[in-house]
Amino acid sequence: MLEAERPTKADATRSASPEETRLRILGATRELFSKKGRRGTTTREIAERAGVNEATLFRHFGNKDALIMACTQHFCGAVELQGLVSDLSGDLEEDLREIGRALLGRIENVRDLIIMSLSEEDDEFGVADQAWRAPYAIHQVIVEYMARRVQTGELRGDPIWLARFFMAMFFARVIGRKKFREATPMDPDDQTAFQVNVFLNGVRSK
Amino acid sequence: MLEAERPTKADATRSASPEETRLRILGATRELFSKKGRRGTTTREIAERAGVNEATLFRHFGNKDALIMACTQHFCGAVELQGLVSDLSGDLEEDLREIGRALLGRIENVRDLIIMSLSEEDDEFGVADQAWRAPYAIHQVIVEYMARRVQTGELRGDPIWLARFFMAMFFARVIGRKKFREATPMDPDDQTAFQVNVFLNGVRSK
DNA sequence: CTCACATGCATGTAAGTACTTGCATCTATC
DNA sequence: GATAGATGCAAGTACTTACATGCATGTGAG
Repeated sequence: MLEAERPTKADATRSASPEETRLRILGATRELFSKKGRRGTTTREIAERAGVNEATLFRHFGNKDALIMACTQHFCGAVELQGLVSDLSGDLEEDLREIGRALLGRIENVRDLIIMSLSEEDDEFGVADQAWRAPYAIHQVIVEYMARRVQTGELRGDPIWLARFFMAMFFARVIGRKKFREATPMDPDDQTAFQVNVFLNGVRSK
Repeated sequence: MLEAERPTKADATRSASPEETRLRILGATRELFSKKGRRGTTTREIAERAGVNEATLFRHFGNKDALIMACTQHFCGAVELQGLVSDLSGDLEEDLREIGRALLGRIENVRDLIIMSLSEEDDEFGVADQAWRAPYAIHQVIVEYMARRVQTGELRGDPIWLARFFMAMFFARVIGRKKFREATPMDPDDQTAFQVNVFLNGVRSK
């Protein structure tokens, strides 16, 4: 009898470090949680998807609420923006494309959590705060960028509203993607360029 | 003993017609359902909020799933657009503002259901289909409008993408409202005008 | 080798939840 | 005034779910 043929029992015990187990649980939690909501997700399902025993889940996190909090905190950990600002070229259109791409990526990373934060009203776990951290941080960057360009006279309008408008374009794109993908799929970069183009033509001075 | 002092028991039995009861249940269902999700909402809660007995709820709708389906169908009933198209003035900017206002209204009417349809993936009840009926219908109108204006040379670009961009502005505004209302609230009509303005400057020919 | 430790496994518990049922009561209608 | 229909009320059933617990086993560090 080959040992390799029955990895069932030994598997979880052997191969995974506690940390690895923890990560598998967190991943499974996020998947299910974002698809079925907090109450729609059962601890048994999470354990199954993670390939661990349900008891293990509780030994790691204590209870379901703590697990959820650990999950959102884990996946919304660090927001690094220093690279973003310093990498800008100075050319308005190019900069906005770069910012747009960065924004798009951050929103996509937490798309599921953002949607969750929209729908669950009793958010005792601060899912919303966590999920919106990165978008908010970029919002600040954008406001400042817009303000500078308004001061130089390149753009017109209230920087806050310019920023909001700019973000809304990308926000809608990520959130509404699945509902609007019908015909004519467009290359993401082309789409970004299109959005920036329209935006710029719309708000550029003269 | 005054009869008026104990309306408790008689109340529901007396005052409400079966139809009225049905409507109260549907309303309560929508409120709770959109706040806590399908699984987060209990039939007991719905009954309480509606001010009826839980048994009554089942006598009306049979089971929870049927209730949910009846609820979304009831609130997404008719989509009337004939007025919209015929009321347009012919002036591009004015028309777009009018369309924008209409769009905004329809999205707001089903905001909660749209958010639900984003977050619940196993949507056996067609909540998504129902919730998106009105926005989709308007989408069609907008595409056709854009196409006409592209043909006359007033606008440039792919009508489908123009329409999508246009809708995305209002979509983001409704969906993301609660997360972005921080400072500087803006008058809704001003905001619509601003959006249409930017959009038009961005996509108008020359 | 051994011993702490992480895990699997089986079983259990207490609470909640969808849904049912039988009966009493009110109301409108004939 | 009798009768049918809508509802309230109370109790109950079958199932799920979060969470606990005791025991066996494999693994890695000393």
